[in-house]
Amino acid sequence: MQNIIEVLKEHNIAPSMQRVKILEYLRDYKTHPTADMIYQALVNDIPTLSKTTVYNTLKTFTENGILVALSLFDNEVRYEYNTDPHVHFKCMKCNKIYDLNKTFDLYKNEFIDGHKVTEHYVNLKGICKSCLKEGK
Amino acid sequence: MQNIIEVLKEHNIAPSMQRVKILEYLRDYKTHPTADMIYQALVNDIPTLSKTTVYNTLKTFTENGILVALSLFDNEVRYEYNTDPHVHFKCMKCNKIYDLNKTFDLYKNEFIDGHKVTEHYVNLKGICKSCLKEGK
DNA sequence: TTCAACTTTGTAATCGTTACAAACTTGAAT
DNA sequence: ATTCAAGTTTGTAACGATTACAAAGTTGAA
Ligand SMILES: [Mn+2]
Ligand SMILES: [Mn+2]
Ligand SMILES: [Zn+2]
Ligand SMILES: [Zn+2]
Repeated sequence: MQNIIEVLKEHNIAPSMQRVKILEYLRDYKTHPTADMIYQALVNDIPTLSKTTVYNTLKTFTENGILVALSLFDNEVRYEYNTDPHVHFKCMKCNKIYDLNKTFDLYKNEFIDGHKVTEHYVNLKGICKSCLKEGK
Repeated sequence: MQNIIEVLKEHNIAPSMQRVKILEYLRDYKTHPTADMIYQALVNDIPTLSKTTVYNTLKTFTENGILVALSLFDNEVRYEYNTDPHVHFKCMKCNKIYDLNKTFDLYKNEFIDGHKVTEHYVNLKGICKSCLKEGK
C-alpha cells in the first residue's frame, strides 16, 4: 500500500488535506467512482469540501498521470488509480464498474484499414455477480 | 437502399417530413453523427427545424430499434442506422468515428468472474488514414 | 512577522439534454 | 367541406455535469 503523501511529493503536488483524502479514497476503494461519488463519500469527513475542489484535484491528478479518467459507458467520467490496461464490466442494475482479469493486446499500435490505433478499450455490460444473487 | 417511408410505417411511426429527413440522413451518411451534427446538417434544408425535434425523433427511433445510440468515447452520444455489432475507431484529430470490419464474439452471453455479460464493445482510438496522410 | 504563491471555495456560466406547454398538422367522422 | 381529437413540432425553461472566475484562506520561505 503506497504512501499517498509520497506519491504526491514525487509529482511535485502539495499534499493538502483535500488532495490526500481524495487520492486515499481512490486508492482504497477501487470502485471507479465519478467526481460526485467522491464528493459524497468525503463531504461528511470534510464538511467544507467544495465540488470544485474535487474537480480541480481530479484534473491535476489526471494531468500528472496519477489517475486515469475513463469514459467507458453511459456518458459518465469515472476515475481510477491503476493505469494498467484491463477489461471493464458495468452492471446495469447497481451501476458499479468492475475490473476484469482479462488482458488484451488486441490491435495495440497496429494499423487497421490504414488507421493507426494507439488506444483500445474492451467494455462489457450485464448483471453483476451480487445483483444476480439478490435477484434470486 | 431501403425506403425510409416504408421503414417508418413498419414501425407504426408517422412519416413526417422531419422524421424522414433525419432517418435519410442517418441512412446515407454513415458517420455516427451526434444530435447536434444532424441538426446542423439539416437546418439549411428545414429552416424551422427545432433541436428538440431532433432529440425527440432520435429517441423515438432508438426506442423502436431503428437506430442505435452509442456512448463509446468522450462522453458524447452518437447515432447509427446499422445495428450489427462491430468494432469502432475514433480519430483523435478529426473526431470521426469509423466502423471497422472486425467482428468479435468475445465473451457474448458468457459468465466472467460470476458476472453475466450481455453487451460488449471494442473501441479503438488513434489517428485515421486521411489525417495521417494530411499530417505528412 | 510578512508576503507572495498556491489552494480552496462559492457563484455564475456553459454545454448537452429533457420537460413542458402552446401552436401546428393530419386524417377520420360527420 | 368542416370539425375535432390525436399526434407532431416548436420555443423556452429547467436540468445535471462540468468549467470559469474571482475572492478568501493557507502555507512556507525570507
Ligand atoms: Mn479499472
Ligand atoms: Mn458503427
Ligand atoms: Zn450489480
Ligand atoms: Zn481523422
